Amino acid sequence: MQSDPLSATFSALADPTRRAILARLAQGETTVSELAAPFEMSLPAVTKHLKVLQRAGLVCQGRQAQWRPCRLETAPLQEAAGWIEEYRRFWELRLDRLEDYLRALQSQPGKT
Amino acid sequence: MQSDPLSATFSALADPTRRAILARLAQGETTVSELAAPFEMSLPAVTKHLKVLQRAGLVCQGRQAQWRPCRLETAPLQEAAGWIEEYRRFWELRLDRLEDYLRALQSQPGKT
DNA sequence: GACTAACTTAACCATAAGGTTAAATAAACA
DNA sequence: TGTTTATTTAACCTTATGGTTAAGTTAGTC
Repeated sequence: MQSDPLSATFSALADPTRRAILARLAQGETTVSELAAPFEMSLPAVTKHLKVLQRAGLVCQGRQAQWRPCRLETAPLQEAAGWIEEYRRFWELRLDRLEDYLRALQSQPGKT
Repeated sequence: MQSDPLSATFSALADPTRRAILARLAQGETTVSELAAPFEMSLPAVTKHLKVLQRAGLVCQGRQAQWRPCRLETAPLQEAAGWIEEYRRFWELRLDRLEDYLRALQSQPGKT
């Protein structure tokens, strides 16, 4: 805790249960119990996962009678995507080099 | 440990020291001590961070005399980017709705 | 062969993460 | 008012994380 937003986001994404919760929420708002249904863990465990997601700003929860409908918030995902995107240049560069290498191999067929 | 690759990747990215290490490696291969220099922590702490990055497949280490030159590996970043990308559709959709909403406001200027 | 440099491993510590069960809250319902 | 439904909070446990210092290891150098 008390970590920077990016760390909080990546940390929240570093758990398959939480990623599954986000995947479910991408299909639309739903309740805690419905979110919990697919998992074998207890409800309090899911509540905890939701708290992690909320602290990261990935989920926000409303209230409607005794239900706490959860909704996906994408802003932190956009920031995370932005961070990783910085490296795209890098991996595309490496792909280019691989292509150069393969081209070089083809132009010297007897070399191998 | 023994977690799935995506979790390992996000988990590795969920630490500012490790992200800084990756940023440094994006500029080119370098040694452990050089990687450690900017940080106030001990060398063993950096070694541990490097282990986390290696287990996530984000960094690989060679050997050259007593140095262990570290290199950035981008494959896990690409997978992580791919996962987040699934949600881009979702956040762009929400932006569209916002635009629609704003347009609707403009076409009914007296409504507010 | 001893010395130094560059790391890693081991042992330890404090705190955080992820789960549990049991008890508390909140809001509808009979 | 008492009960049920939905969810959270509290207390606890185990294991993981992130740091430390001290002791290896590995490979050049005097």
